[in-house]
Amino acid sequence: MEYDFKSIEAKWQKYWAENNVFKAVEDTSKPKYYVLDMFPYPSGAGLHVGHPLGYIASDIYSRYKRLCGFNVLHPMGYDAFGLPAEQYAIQTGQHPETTTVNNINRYRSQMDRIGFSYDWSREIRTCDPAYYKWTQWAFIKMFNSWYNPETDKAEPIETLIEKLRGEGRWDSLNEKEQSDLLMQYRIAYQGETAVNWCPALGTVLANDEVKEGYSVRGGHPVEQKKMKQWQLRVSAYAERLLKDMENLDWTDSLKDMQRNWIGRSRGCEMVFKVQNGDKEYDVTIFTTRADTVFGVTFMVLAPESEWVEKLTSPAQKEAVAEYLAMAKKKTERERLSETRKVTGVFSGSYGINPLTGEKVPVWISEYVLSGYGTGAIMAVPAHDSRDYAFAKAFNLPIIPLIEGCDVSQQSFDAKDGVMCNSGFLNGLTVAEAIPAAIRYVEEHGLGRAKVNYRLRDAIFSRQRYWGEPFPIYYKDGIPTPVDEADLPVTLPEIDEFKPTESGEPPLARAKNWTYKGYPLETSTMPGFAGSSAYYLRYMDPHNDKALVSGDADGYWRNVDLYLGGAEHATGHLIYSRFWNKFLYDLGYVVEKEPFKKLINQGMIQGRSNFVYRIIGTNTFVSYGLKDDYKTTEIHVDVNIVHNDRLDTEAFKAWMPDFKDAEFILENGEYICGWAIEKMSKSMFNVVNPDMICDNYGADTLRLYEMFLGPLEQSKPWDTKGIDGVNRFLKRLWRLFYDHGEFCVTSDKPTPAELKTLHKLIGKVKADTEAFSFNTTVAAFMIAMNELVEEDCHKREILEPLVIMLSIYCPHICEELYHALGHEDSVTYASFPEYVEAYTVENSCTYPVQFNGKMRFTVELPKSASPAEVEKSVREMEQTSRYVAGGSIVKVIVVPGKIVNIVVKQ
RNA sequence: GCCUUGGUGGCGGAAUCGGUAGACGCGCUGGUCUCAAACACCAGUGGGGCGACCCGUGCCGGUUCGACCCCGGCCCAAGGUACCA
Repeated sequence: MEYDFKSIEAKWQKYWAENNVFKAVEDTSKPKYYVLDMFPYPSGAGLHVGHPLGYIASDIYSRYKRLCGFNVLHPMGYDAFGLPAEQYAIQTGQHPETTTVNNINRYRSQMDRIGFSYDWSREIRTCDPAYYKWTQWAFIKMFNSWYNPETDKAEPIETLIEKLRGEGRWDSLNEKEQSDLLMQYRIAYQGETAVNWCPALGTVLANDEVKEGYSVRGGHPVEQKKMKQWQLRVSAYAERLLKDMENLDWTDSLKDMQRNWIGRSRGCEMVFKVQNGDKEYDVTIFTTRADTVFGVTFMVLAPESEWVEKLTSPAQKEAVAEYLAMAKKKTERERLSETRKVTGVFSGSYGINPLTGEKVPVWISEYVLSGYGTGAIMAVPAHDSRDYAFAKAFNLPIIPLIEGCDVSQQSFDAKDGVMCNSGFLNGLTVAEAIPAAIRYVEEHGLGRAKVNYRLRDAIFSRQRYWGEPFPIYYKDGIPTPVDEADLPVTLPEIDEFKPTESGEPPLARAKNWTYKGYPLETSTMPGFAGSSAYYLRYMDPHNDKALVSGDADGYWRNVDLYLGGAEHATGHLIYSRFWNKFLYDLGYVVEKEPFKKLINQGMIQGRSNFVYRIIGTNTFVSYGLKDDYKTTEIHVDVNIVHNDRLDTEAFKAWMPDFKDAEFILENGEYICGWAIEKMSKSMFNVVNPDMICDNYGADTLRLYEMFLGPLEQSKPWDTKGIDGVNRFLKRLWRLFYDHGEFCVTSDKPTPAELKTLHKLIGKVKADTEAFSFNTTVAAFMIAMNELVEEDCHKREILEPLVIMLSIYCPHICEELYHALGHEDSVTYASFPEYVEAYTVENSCTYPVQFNGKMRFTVELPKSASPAEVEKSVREMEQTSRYVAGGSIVKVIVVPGKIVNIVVKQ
């Protein structure tokens, strides 16, 4: 038999599916392990070789855990609602469901070829009504809950009503007033805020869906707009989201990203009395630098602040109105592009510094944000660069407060030095002055210590069709949840997917979009709605009575290993944690955190190839000669380039333009240039996993993807290296089959062979557990080289080898495992045990005097005499690695130099 | 600007705790097999020198018997974030 990967892979894929080999069943006699991939959005382009990287890694780990005796849950599904399918529907009229299902089928067939060990009986799709029923259910729970600051958790809204009733703030209200009051507390609430409005997409977007003023999907400009929208009170969980991160096994960089996004800052709120004519108002500001209050020379309001109207003097009314109109017209993008241009207008009123009693002017400027803090600040130009720029632009005074600082050119923002010009704070360091100032403010009733968060509530409405409908109807204008028994509220059929002529969302086109005779909400939920709790649904995917049963949740609990891209750090991973905590508060799930360990796999970049056309001709010059001509660089399909050598005939056939192409060769070949770029169609550098499976097989693909480099690092794909791992599999095959004859023997292995095997077991175990898959593959290759060298065909060595390797290359190993006489799948084998005795010899320790002053300990075999120790040290001029007595000792002897001996306990 | 992660041969990357830098693979060179090519196999492969040797992990300095690794100061790249008071 020869190694025929095509028939072997097809055979075992069929076998696994037919025998439900990977079906996960709750089994309390075994420890559980939950391995999850971030489920994909099925795009029209299909998978390229970059996509399966994480899936292969998680599959390897799942298979490893199974061999180690764990009951592994390893499911897969599709994040199927989303903008691209809907944009496509608008352009073509094709229903988004049709394209989505087509894409899913293509994804599935591509994944099936790679031999993943998913339990497909648990597949979920977010666009399936049986699934989004539970997204809607959770929304209703959020609508019917509030965040109780006293118990520091979400509670049913009834407890709030009781509280309000006790305070006499309930019974006197009418139904509308009650609804409006509760709306200020609900976890899922409707509120008017400035939102990111994307005119091109016709919808609002969440903060994490906008980057540098453009939509992440599509790259369209985004502007600020005040709108009434559904929102989730994520900000209530800011502190818990921050605190609970400590115990998670995530990388520091990812934790930092979340920390920055949550943006906790400690400071204090201070009340400034502001006089506008004969009226006086209490304006609260937030600052982290209470110590600088003696340097306040003006105050600033955000243009959107509610104080603006009250604090504008009649004389300034016109100027302020003009400024507001100008600021409003600007899009977010324009604000960003006008690199820190200072704008502002004087309001006409004056505030009183609560500590000094000094009078300072109140200005209005867009550098102050309405959404953060109180939308009003005290400005200390000497010690804040933004205030400094503003003071310089409008000629406002600057008072330095730190001894020896020079503020003639720029502000002194650093938090160190000794205070001056600051009354009772004089002589203190900044670190001492901040708490001292806050204490003073609190004691004198001028304000209070306050912690602020950058994290905002999540905008939860989208004016789109292809998403979950809200289970909300408007009963006489009052938003009311649909009865739980009537869920799901299914997406209605409509004939066009555009917004209506009057600018309403597409759902307004639906006929009879009503419930109990009242109109239903016409917005739909955003993409992150369906992905926030999907990991829970996999635990119990067919349950129609609950999101997840107590039994299933109690067994699987949460995700032990979560794999996916780092781009979800501030979106999905925050929302999911929030959603989980909410369900935890209400007692629906048992764990506080959804994902215990998280790994971000790196991006796989493409390696593009170029040809060089001499300008004005159809002649192409080889890379090494191109500098002799004037050329343009043209991307060429990497699939017709081998080893940077262009297949010129294939090139002529590639595009009609190149049919008559002529070539200037070097050494008879056309050499292409190359570059590392993002893998994309337009650069003709996309490598399809199907092609690799056709030419080399899935086992080779899996091994090569892991061999490419560290999992978490971005790295370029270059198909030319794949022959190496393919060769490895062929050599493995030859250990079993010599010229087609099965040649495995039951001979006893030699000590050298056992050493090779056990060294490998130790390495595979340690490196796999550390997710160092590239070095594990290297270890397999080293072992293979040694076994080939020994001409080893012994069952006692090969069987454990095949079991271990099956986590990487399941198809060939399944075949070989059966060839060894096993009936069952290798999935049910046990990971071989590492026996130290094969790599470690008995030892005792001898002291060695060295250099006359330093004393080291060398560990050597017990049988060695002191004379032999001396001798072996001298002999160890070339070799240096000793493994002895469970501790590694390295002895390095460089002739004529210092000898270094390292001892490990 | 700030935060994070990186920088090692022609290329992807190894080096577990501070201990022979360059494992493993690609590519390249030479050889065997072949009419020939492909495949496969064997040998060599950081740079310099005939050689003994010398130089080498972004740059400068420090700690150490010894530094890719630790410390200080820079440079560069990738990702995140940005009027967050």
